[in-house]
Amino acid sequence: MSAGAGAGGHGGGLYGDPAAADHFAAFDHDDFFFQRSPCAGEGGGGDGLMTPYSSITDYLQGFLDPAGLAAHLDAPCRSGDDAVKQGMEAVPVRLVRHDGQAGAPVTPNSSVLSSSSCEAGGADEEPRRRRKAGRPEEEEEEGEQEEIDADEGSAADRNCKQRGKEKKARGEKKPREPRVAFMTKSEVDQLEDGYRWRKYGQKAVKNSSYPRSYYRCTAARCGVKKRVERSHQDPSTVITTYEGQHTHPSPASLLIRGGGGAYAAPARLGFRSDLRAMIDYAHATRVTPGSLLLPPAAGGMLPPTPRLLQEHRHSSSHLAAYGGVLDFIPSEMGSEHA
DNA sequence: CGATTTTGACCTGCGC
DNA sequence: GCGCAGGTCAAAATCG
Repeated sequence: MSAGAGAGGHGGGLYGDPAAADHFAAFDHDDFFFQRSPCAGEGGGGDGLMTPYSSITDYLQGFLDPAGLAAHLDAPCRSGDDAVKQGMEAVPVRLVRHDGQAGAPVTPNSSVLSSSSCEAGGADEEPRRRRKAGRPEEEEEEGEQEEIDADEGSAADRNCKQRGKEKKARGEKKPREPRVAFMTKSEVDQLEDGYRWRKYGQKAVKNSSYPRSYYRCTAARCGVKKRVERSHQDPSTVITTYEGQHTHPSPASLLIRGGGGAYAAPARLGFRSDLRAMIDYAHATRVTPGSLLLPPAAGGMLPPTPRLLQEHRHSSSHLAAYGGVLDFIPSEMGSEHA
């Protein structure tokens, strides 16, 4: 395996972040979660549901509607609120907004993917500048390694590195891959989501007795990562955070939906494929709104209802852009459905 | 024997 | 500048 990149730590992790943790704790109440749904499948009515959607998939699908999404994202994403700001910093704004400021369109195979192939995939293949002792041959050449790499690498590789250098020279931060996070009640850490993952790290998390595990999609050229950790607030809850976009379909999703239906829809839409991770997850794990927990702004997300968006569209303290999707304060959801 | 996991070291960004 | 914490690497160990 080639060495990875310097995706390097970007620090300020979502859940480890003190501000985020505070935000998290603030909504760690029972009414924070959806009520349990008696419905078993996607088509189930769900008497106990707090949403007008029959399933989480429908919920997500509704959010994927281009017109609806555009309307949703028309809501101002002010970053004045500190708590909101913390969350927003996890994702490049250009992925969130559809008001033109984003620049390039967000499609699975265009700007986002091509850039991510450098940042999440391609860059991942870039050798680290310095490794442990015991690899003296690299140590010796290290001084010139960067230039050598640039000379020997592919044109794309070179472009990536060049851009990286230029950005660094300009003091630009490397844009972060869009993230989506789920909180799920589960006794097992590794939830089956239809993809194959390889664990590449585990770290103890500050203020938590549970470690955080890092996984990478095993598919070739797929730079998607995910982090899995247990909530220290509620150990029965597993927080799974996906980062990046799969460059291949989820076998499980294709099996479940026969390659069509709700799964294929977002692919056809050709944008916001970060949400596909949610769709994949929802399908692969057959989650329903009853089993998918509504996470806080600091860590997770769930698409808001149009009504909520309408009500809170001017309140950045209630809406936060995160992972390319809007999320909102759980208590608001509770009152919405009370 | 290849794939995956474990684990300590290392890198990087950020706050003080 | 320094220390901390998050994120990643990669050798070694383990698994199937």
